[in-house]
Amino acid sequence: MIERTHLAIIQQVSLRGTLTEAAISLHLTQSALSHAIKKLESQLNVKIWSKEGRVLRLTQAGESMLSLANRILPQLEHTEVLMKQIAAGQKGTLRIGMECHPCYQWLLTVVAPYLELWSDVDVDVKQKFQFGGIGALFNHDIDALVTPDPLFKRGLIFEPVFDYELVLVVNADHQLAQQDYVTPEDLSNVTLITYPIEIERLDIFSKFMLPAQSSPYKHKTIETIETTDIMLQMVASNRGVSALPAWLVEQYTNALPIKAIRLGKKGIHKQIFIGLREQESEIEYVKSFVALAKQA
Amino acid sequence: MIERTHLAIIQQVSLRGTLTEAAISLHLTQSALSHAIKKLESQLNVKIWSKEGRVLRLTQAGESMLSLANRILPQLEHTEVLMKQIAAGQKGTLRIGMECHPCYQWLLTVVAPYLELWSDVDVDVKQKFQFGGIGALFNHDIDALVTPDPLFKRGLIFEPVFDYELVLVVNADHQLAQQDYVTPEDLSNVTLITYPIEIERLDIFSKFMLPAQSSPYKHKTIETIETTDIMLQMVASNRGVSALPAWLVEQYTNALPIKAIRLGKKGIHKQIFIGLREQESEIEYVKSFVALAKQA
DNA sequence: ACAACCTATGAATGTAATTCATAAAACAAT
DNA sequence: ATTGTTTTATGAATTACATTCATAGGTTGT
Repeated sequence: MIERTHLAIIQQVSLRGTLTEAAISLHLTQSALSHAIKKLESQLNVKIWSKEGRVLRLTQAGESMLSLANRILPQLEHTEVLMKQIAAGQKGTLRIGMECHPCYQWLLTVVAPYLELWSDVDVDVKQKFQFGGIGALFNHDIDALVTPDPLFKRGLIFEPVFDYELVLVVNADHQLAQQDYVTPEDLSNVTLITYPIEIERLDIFSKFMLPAQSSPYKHKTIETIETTDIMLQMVASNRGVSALPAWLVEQYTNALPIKAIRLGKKGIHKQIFIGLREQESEIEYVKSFVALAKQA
Repeated sequence: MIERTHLAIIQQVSLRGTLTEAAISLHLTQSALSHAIKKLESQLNVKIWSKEGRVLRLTQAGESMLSLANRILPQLEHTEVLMKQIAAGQKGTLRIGMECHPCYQWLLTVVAPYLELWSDVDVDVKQKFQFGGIGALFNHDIDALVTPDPLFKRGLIFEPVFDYELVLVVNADHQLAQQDYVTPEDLSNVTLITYPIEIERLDIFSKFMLPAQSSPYKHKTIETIETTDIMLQMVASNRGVSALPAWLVEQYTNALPIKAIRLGKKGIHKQIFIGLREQESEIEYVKSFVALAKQA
């Protein structure tokens, strides 16, 4: 029988490297872990790791168990947190996943009133997912996903929450600043500043440059995630141009010497969705979040 | 600490209704379960169920734990099976999910040589998924998904394995049998026989009738899943018409008085994909399955 | 009211996890 | 090579915990 402790041991050993350290982090003795694993091995009749010198290398079987541990343990831990919250009279935690960088600013405007309204609900925002936002939703790593790419599949529900236009931000004195709109070719001799994510997920590339087989003179990424401000500062000081939601740029046009220009004749129009697990979509404090998001 | 036994108890109780029956199925006494749950409740400081008369009704907290149990226990059980297989010198099990009914016949032609080639790999085919095929793949309920709807997301890989044309099957003496192709309107006075799945997932509706805002005179579904034969028998005896892959119909045109007709001038062309988890896509016996599928 | 079900619970029991105290092996430095 | 340090492995003792037993206390239906 694979028990929770076995998985915890395997996880900690692969994390810390040695049985001894794993034992410390689990508040047990090295001997306990050694015995526990030995027993499991003889029950299942497989070796979990082999000793190469003094390092423990996971076997095929061990890898399977580690993968199981990484999938299961977070869920157990989260349920325990949930129980604590229920015990404390709270509703629970709404874990929001973000797959849309500029949305961060927008999300803040939704979360603030939400926290007011639901004082007994915690909010937790996550931005990194091993298997993408959809995977995180299926795995119960998050409860709601803010994304521009909905996925209408059984078990999941996606609701559109807001529309915006993606625009090019340039310095007010930039050569392009006078134009009504820019073409993909216009960008071939500028430095483009973006969030540090894959090119396929950057709309300015996937929906504008790539279809026209154009590419910018130079591509710079900003390392930190929350700092849309920094990107705009860079644009303001003429280090390059960037692509951001129109509503976001508007907030800065008074403070900084920047200008928003339409991308292409018709502009690039985007929609943001919130994805939920169908089961949970009727829970009051979940529904309320989506409702607030639609208003914002 | 939520342990595996706790989850097993909660699952069995919600399945069988009473503690006593759950105890029997777990080879324990009723007393053991009562004590175990009592302890958990006092540790977490939440009630798991409340007694309404003699039935146990899960509380909010209990529901969370049940959901956790249903997600986690199958994964533990599967890993144990895997361990047994590894212990026995086997490679493991390839659990194939199917989201494409007519593909069943085709899959058989792939599985047969695969079993020959990989005598130390078991194959398991599943067709029902609580959260859809994609969900099953993310949840590790299956290892490969046969589907017409690929989903290019991080963590998953989809490979096209074969193309086919969807055709209308009619009785050889049917009024439509003489036509080179049929229009959506042609179908408005026939009985259409399909697999028992949602209309949105039936291509004959979603790609042919619905865009033309047409609908059949009558819509009949066949209850059992594997029986494409039955559907063709129905067509052969003039009880209605159906939509199936061309290659499948061809196999029966000699034996039965049926005829395949193109749907629309250009026909409906479909592609079938196999989806895998990225992590596992490099495992030899998994790769080999996709390779064989491409050949078939 | 009684039989036939349930669940709850305290005390006794038995089992299994954990520690303790070493041994044995691997590595680094002298 | 030798020594000191750091690791895992293991048998025996100990402790903690799960489980059972025996029984009381509910609920339901006849």
